[in-house]
Amino acid sequence: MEHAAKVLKAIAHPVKLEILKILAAAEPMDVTTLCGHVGMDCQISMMSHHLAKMKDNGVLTSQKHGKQVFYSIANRKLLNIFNCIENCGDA
Amino acid sequence: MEHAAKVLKAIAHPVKLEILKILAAAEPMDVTTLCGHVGMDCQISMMSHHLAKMKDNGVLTSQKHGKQVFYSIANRKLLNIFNCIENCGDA
DNA sequence: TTAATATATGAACATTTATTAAATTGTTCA
DNA sequence: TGAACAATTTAATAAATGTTCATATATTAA
Repeated sequence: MEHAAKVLKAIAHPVKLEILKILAAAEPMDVTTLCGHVGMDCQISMMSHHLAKMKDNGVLTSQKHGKQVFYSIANRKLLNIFNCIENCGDA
Repeated sequence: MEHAAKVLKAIAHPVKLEILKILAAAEPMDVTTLCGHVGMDCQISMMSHHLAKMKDNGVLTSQKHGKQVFYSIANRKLLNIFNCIENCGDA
């Protein structure tokens, strides 16, 4: 239960969910490209922090190629979370 | 995406997930009984805060009967979240 | 009406999280 | 080598969360 809470905390944030959606459609992807997809006000440093946390919690994996680091989704099963939430919990 | 993040934040906590699991097995349930199931160091006030937040975010519903308030899961589809997380994201 | 029970609320505090800026590491290429 | 680029790290600060305690509200029973 502790572990589940950690994973959920690692993705319970609009930008982090956005990252997951983007990667779901086109992984792996490097940080700069990912940042471009997130929006105009995206800062690399912020991306890096979010990505690091998600990686720490085993949500993402990364692979370095030259100067770039490409991120992927560790287990695409997690993506079903989007189905669980849609139409759920409308406040 | 904002909404999804809110729902996830509303449950991304060990006690809150525990509450969901308990209700999943036996809903509706009143606060005191729920607190008893959570563990020895459970305090009603803490429960009340957690339950209120989950209710605010549409995860739970409540119904009052006499002095007691019975909580239920608003949409059991959300419970699939547990399947999404098991075996996922092992750090 | 008073007492007892069930739950909620508000304040206070510690802890965690998010954001930004600045400095740092590592890689490639001229 | 050193300039340019990609990403991470660190530090500072703001904001949100979690917990506990004290108090308040509501319901029922005596």
